[in-house]
Amino acid sequence: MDGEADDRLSLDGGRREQAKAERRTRIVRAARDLIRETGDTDLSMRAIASRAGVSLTTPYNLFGSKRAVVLAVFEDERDFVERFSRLQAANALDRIFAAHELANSYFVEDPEFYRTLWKALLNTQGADSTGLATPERLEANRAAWRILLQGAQDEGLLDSIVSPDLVERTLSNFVGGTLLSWAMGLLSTEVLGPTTSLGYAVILRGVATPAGASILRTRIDVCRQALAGG
Amino acid sequence: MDGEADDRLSLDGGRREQAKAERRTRIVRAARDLIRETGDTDLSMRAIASRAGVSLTTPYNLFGSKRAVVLAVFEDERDFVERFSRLQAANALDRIFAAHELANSYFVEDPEFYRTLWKALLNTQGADSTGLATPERLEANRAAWRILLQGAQDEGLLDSIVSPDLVERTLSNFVGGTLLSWAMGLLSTEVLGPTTSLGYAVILRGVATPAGASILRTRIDVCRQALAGG
DNA sequence: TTGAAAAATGGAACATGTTCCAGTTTGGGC
DNA sequence: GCCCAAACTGGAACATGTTCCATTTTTCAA
Repeated sequence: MDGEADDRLSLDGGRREQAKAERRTRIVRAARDLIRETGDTDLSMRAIASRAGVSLTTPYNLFGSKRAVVLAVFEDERDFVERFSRLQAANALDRIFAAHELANSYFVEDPEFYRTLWKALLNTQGADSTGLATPERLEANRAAWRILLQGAQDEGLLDSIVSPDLVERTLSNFVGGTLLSWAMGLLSTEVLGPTTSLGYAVILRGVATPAGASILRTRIDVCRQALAGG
Repeated sequence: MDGEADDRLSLDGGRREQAKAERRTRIVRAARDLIRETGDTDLSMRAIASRAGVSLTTPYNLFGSKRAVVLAVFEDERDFVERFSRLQAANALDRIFAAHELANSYFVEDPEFYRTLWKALLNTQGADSTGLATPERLEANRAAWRILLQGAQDEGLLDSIVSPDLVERTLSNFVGGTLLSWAMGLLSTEVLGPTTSLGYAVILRGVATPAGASILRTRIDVCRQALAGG
């Protein structure tokens, strides 16, 4: 409008793209705020669009479906990979559990928010196959886990016969199922952490060397007692 | 009407209840047939009701929600618990895997059907908390698994420190997550069996005695190779 | 046999995800 | 400075899960 000196638009490809990006941001923020404020209720596309100050059709142009919008909220919320790399621990197994606790903290600190998010992601109505996966982000996440697992193998705590890839898949399916139970309300937020942790320990112990197995045995006992006490 | 000699209605509580039960059956059958014939498309309540020859509101009176109807289809389809008890195997661990293969066979033999069923069950729209659980059936299933696990502990193949209940929960969450991946299309039907089987073996090995661990090690190798070959 | 209670019916209605369309705005190249 | 294509807008429309309503059917009891 009033000609500011130099707006650095040329950097990321033109005003048009920038306007699109801004709309995208507004939509994602609107969705996030709505979930934070009203939880499950009133997370309609009409509400999101109205709140973002765009027309109802715009989110469909920019994202394709409600699921995609929610997925964008999910990814926007998690600066996971960055924090992931900064984890320090005595051994590779402890690092894995530190990673799990980091992941878990998101859910425990804001259960309503993530429960809503998960439930919205599960709805598959609408022929759209916008996949559960936004390849880049999800793949980066998986790769990070594989590196952790590889580290545990290198330190002689996990047996090398089963590839980090397969172990990661097993862990990932387990976590997915646990979060599904949690989102459905079959699992309380208090036991989510210990339940997941126990599962991790058991799965890892299933592919551990004797040295790793004894470390994991201790961890299993801790989780077991935590679950018995609750 | 024309006074038939003796219709044995008094047995199960009056004509009214019987008529209700018959409508229920018709609705469940209609839903099942629709899924079988058209798969994902056209599994609307209006279609189900019309096919069952009842009004749109009747399924809501009798079941409460679409999810509940689909859940009823799911349960109706599986004479699982009966077959479950008839399983025979050399040791308790083999029996567990026989049970898993039995469960898996349902999905592999009719993937379209069960994928649709699962997707319909996941949709949580509508405030209704008809739960994922129909307590009786689901609880019976879990109990059966606990008995199998207890048997493995009694045979000295699984360590007794972790209760069958916790192991069952871990297995159940893992299976849930795997089926979720499968329903979402991230996992092909061909690898569903080996993936689940591997997960079972790894989890069980995590709580196994040395004797059990060596049996499970073999099984892990088999699954690993199956997955590598695919 | 008759009357009251329980249930199903047909139909409308509402909220929602999603799509379609015609008209308008807007940024970018000439 | 001007034109075009891309994008957004407003609004209608459709299918669907779900609920509400007044009306009719059906069962059970007196």
